[in-house]
Amino acid sequence: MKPVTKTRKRSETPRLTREDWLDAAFKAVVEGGFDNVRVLVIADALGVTRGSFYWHFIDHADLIAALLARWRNRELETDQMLQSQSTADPQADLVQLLEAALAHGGVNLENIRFELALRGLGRRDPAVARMLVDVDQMRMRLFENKFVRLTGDSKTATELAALFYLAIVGSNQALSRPSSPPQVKEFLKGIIVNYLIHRQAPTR
Amino acid sequence: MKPVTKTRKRSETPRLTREDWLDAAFKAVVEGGFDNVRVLVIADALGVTRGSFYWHFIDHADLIAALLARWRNRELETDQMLQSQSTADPQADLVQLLEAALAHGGVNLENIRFELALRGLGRRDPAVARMLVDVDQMRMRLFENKFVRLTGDSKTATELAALFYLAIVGSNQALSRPSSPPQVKEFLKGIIVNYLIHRQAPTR
DNA sequence: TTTTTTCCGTACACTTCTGTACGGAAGAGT
DNA sequence: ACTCTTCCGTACAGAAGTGTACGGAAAAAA
Repeated sequence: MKPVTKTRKRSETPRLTREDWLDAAFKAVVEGGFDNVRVLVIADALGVTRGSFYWHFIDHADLIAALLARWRNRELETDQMLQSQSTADPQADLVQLLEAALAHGGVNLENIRFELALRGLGRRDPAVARMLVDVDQMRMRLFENKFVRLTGDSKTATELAALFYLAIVGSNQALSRPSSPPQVKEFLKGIIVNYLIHRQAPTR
Repeated sequence: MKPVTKTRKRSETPRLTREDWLDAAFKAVVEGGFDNVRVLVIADALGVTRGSFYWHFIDHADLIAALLARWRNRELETDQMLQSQSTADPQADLVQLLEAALAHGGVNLENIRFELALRGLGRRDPAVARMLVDVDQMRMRLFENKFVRLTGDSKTATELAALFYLAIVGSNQALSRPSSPPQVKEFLKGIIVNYLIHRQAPTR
């Protein structure tokens, strides 16, 4: 019961920053949703006590708000990044867009699971819901632009963009379990690419 | 501060059944997800105390399990019901299937929100995840059968069924907010129906 | 009318979470 | 070396949730 050695050298006690807490909270969301973001749990994962948390954040709501803001900013960045990557070949752009959206790497899987948890939160928080609507429209416009250049028709482009984007969202939803891995994603990608190749001009 | 009148007549105190608790728990899930199904909250909604709950259920897990079992049974029933409604016109069947899936009535909206919460639970509970995989395959086969009779090709039927079913799931996910009402559902239905009408035979 | 069963209220113990107050160690600056 | 700021540990209070024990009212059966 004595304070004991306290053998922690400085390398073992890297002072945490606000960003570290956000990263840990992100992982907590990925694993168990936003209801899994509990201060004590994250503190244990970080190897500190809750005293650290209330230094970097004023309360629990502050953590959530910061987490949402960071996600939103990153979405805006990737959107601008994807917008700037427009070449002369709209079909190649579209495939590349699909590659980015349907990539099933480790990081992407975390992002998908975070986003799903976020949509779950959006069903209880109107502000989050609005944010998600904006992001959805943002991404859909990305697809739409490619389809416009591909088909020439604005209406069909909107429809195709909606169809494929919603299918991607649905695949994230119905197939984000670690048990059913890349296969179905590749399957969906095959469908879309196949459609792009063999598609016929609309009859009107 | 006195016990007061206790004017509750018998009509005001309808003894609750296990099914009543399940209904109330269902509503709790619809509104706030499975983390919102707390005994005290539901008891308040029912106008009773937690003493009633522990009479009808052994514990909290029992309630959840019963809720999941009931949902699964209903899904099996509707699946058999939809299977039996096969006419000579596969395209009409398909449209009817879409009508049922994309209906945005009050009851259907509750079912959609419940299912979304269920998928959220499935990300933490492998048993729930397996159940959802089964239901997804079950429904997708429903679409697949129609597409087979419509296109003749098994492979394209599978692809189209997957594409459209995932789009429906995605629309439930991205558009289940009360703020963005039927419109987008009608939009998606228009896409699919339009595709069915104007579609061309695959080039291979 | 008794008696029994069904159903619910009340009270208690326990756990888990948040938030606050306060103190102290370890760097950083002087 | 001394101070100051930064960062974290500890302890306490309080809210909210679960589960158990027990008693009692009210319907149902006898």
